[in-house]
Amino acid sequence: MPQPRDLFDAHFRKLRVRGKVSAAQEQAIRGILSDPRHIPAQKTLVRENEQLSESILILDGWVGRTKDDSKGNRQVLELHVAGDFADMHGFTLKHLDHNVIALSPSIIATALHTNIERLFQQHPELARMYWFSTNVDAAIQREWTFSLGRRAAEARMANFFCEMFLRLDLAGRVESESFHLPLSQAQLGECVGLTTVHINRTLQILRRKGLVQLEGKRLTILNARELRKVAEFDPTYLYLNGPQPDPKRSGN
Amino acid sequence: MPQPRDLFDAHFRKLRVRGKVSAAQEQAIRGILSDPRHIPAQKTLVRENEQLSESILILDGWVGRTKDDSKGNRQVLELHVAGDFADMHGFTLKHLDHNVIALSPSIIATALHTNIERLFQQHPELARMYWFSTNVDAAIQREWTFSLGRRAAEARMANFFCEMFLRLDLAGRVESESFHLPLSQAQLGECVGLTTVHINRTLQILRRKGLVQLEGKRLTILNARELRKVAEFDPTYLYLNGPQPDPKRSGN
DNA sequence: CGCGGTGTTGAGACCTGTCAAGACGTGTGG
DNA sequence: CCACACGTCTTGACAGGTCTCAACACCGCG
Repeated sequence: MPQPRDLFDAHFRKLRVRGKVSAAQEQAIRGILSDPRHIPAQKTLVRENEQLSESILILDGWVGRTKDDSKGNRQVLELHVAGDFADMHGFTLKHLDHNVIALSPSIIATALHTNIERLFQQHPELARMYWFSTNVDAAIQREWTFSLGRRAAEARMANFFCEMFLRLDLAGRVESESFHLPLSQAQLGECVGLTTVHINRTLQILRRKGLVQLEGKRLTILNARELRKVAEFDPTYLYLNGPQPDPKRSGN
Repeated sequence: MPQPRDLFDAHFRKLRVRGKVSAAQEQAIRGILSDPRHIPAQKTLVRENEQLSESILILDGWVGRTKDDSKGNRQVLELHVAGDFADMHGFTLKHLDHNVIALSPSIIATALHTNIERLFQQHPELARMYWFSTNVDAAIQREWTFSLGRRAAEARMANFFCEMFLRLDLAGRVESESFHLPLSQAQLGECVGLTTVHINRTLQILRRKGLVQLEGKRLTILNARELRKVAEFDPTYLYLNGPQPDPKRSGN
């Protein structure tokens, strides 16, 4: 995987999609972030209910918020990729109701809550901006809820690909219609709520229809229009225009 | 339904479960809330993507965040009852990716965003507190995602009852193991992602097992312990202890 | 009195899960 | 270099949970 020039770049790209960040503010944020740290796959970054004193920024790799049921089946509740804070909500909650796990080898930086506290005192607009970002996390969560409640396997998986494509594009991690997808089919199943076997068969359908290609952990979207149609994908919930109403729809 | 002395009471009860609210702060909050307004069932309070200038506090009744799929099937993404702000997230997002609908006759009050803004400037601790509350909303959302992904119909429904019981208890809306449940079986289905027919059959199972009773819009929990067991219910995600780690579990 | 919404029941179809086995690739140790 | 273990992907047969369609009872209300 090609190393971007600036590991922190993705985060500021994302922030700036949704609002203005001055150079001074960017410096202030950089000032409270630790040096990058490499994390092996499968490592638990935050355990359910442990006391938190820092939040984690993903610089590279895929990280999931997970819960397990009594039979040990895991559900990935939300995914985080380069540029996302995996647990900014931990800043106010101080302990989480779920685990945070590296699903692939990852690179992270951390920020102490005491430093975030000070950052927000000096830059109140940033507090609002990060509140906004936890609300976008929640919007993504809602869409996953909706997917699990109303969409069949094929649409669910198509939706998943559409969403991750856009989110990775925001982070500068997309190259001409394709991105690195470091999850096994079993992990994909944990994300969209299907068994490994059914993931396999659903992938075959999408491949046979010529919508996507998945080779060596790289997913290529071959027919974006049709994929979105199968998914009934509507990116409104990603708030790519920030707090303003989506101009495409505000007219009605 | 018996009218509580103070319609706004439920909100402050909830706030105080998770943190301290001084008398001055309470007065400041009351100062920005409109007079109560009655809303008929089925009325849309906020439409997807419309520009928002105020947030809605539920004083009585059940309100849902909903999305519809292309075939018109509705999914209720989250429920709000007395004491909840239905769209405090709208304060930062300014437009929503879902609708907000009164599922039963309801009473609401509203607060202008400009007034909330001023409130937070004068009482920065309240900004943190409401950020916390939108993060609890997200935690509830996560649990619904988990339910839809991993739990079968019976456990899902049992979980739903356990959650609403606790949340309504917080709002002072529970009388000895029972609460007013103003939803039809069809609406229940929209909440837990099942068809009306299957809701009906699942309810019969819970009834036959002697776990709950549902008569005339009133749900009574007959065997809380067993219901929780069937549900695999763990209330950690409701953050009933506020930001501190749950003492029951912090020991490991 | 009739009507629409709600709750209930039955029969059958379909989607997804379960269980089991084999193919393939990769890394490790002998 | 080979043997082997292990994870991952794939396939088949079957089971089971949930949905669909249809019908009917009940009730409140106009």
